[in-house]
Amino acid sequence: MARPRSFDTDVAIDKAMQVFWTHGYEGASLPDLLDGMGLTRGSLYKAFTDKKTLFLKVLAHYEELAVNAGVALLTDPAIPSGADRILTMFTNSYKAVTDGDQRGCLLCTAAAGPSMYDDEIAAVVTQGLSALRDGFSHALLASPQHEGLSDADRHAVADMLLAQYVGLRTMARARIPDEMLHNSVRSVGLMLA
Amino acid sequence: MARPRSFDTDVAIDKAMQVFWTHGYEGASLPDLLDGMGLTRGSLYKAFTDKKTLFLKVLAHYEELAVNAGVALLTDPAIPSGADRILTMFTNSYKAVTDGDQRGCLLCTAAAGPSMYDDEIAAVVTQGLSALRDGFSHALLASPQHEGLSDADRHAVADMLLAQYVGLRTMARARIPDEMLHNSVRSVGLMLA
DNA sequence: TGAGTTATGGACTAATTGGTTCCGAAGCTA
DNA sequence: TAGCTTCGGAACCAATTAGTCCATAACTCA
Repeated sequence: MARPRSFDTDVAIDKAMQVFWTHGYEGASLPDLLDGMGLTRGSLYKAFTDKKTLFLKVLAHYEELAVNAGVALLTDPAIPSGADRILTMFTNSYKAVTDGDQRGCLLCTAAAGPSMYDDEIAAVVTQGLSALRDGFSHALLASPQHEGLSDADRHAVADMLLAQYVGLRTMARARIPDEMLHNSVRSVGLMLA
Repeated sequence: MARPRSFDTDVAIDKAMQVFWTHGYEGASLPDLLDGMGLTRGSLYKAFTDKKTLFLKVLAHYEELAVNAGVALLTDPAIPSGADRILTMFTNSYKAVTDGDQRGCLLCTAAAGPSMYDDEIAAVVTQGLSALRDGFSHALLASPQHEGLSDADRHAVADMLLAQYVGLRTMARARIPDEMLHNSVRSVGLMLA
């Protein structure tokens, strides 16, 4: 028995994610967010408390969307070879760049920025990265070339792949020549083969 | 025939580098810089024009210092195996973290941040990263395991190593568990062997 | 048709941002 | 000593920052 919200919070969070994805946490100003989300200050603060709380919601949304999609790919039984899954993941990241998406990975950008000085944000970011790492590790289980690896070694390789992924997506933001990104991906393929 | 500068600009730039290294370009405020450099607004603007110009000087200084040190290591004939040089480079990055230096790499942080929207900054950053890439490539020339590689393939592996490096140093900033960083480095060693 | 409740939009605030412009004093050279 | 420049420091500036407040609009339920 009150005035209903005139917007869908989930849609608003998704729009906010686009803004943060492009500009990063500190690079996204309130006007940027208001503009991208199509609402006014009053509504935003009523619905999302403050910028940081909104960002935490956005991070959760990003994990549901992008991170889970990555993990789904890495654990997709429809692609029998784990190495192929991993390579597809990297290839997709490269394709995003050539398709004009230079935003990289929201998590990776956050990891590099000052927002990591915030404990709550840091916790969510590291959790997301860990999920990816576990995805890589899971994929390696389905890779004949890595069957002999001990659990510890397999996790270690997964950690390396995560660093590779963070590096690739960070460089994607950095207007690095496409060729270098392509080479990275190609070499990952060679390494896994 | 005028009053000489009471501070050494090179020292001031080095101090500014520490501030930018810790906080990043946009994270470093004027008061932060003034404080870290031990000068007042008037002196800073007289000597360095503005924040961005100072940052460009700092980037150049960082390249002379950190990037050149890395390239020197990667091309050090005293370490006969190129793979060893590369692994030492990664090990050093890991050691920095366990020694309490969580600042990562100034270049990598800049690459992830909004300062990359500035053309001049972007140019210097990509140039620095390219120098590292060339260093990796040079080291691979001295690696028996990579002797059979064509020039193109060797460059591709170097690009992968650069992405690995950027990822590692980005994650170093991100309070990722030390073990994951250590695993990454260990796996790089296994991959190169 | 009210009463109650919540959302909206925009004005407003306080702090901070990078940057400028004074100043008198100090330090150098010719 | 005259002329020049830099010094420290504060005052100042316009723009931008995140965040608050409140009158009003819009809804539900009795």
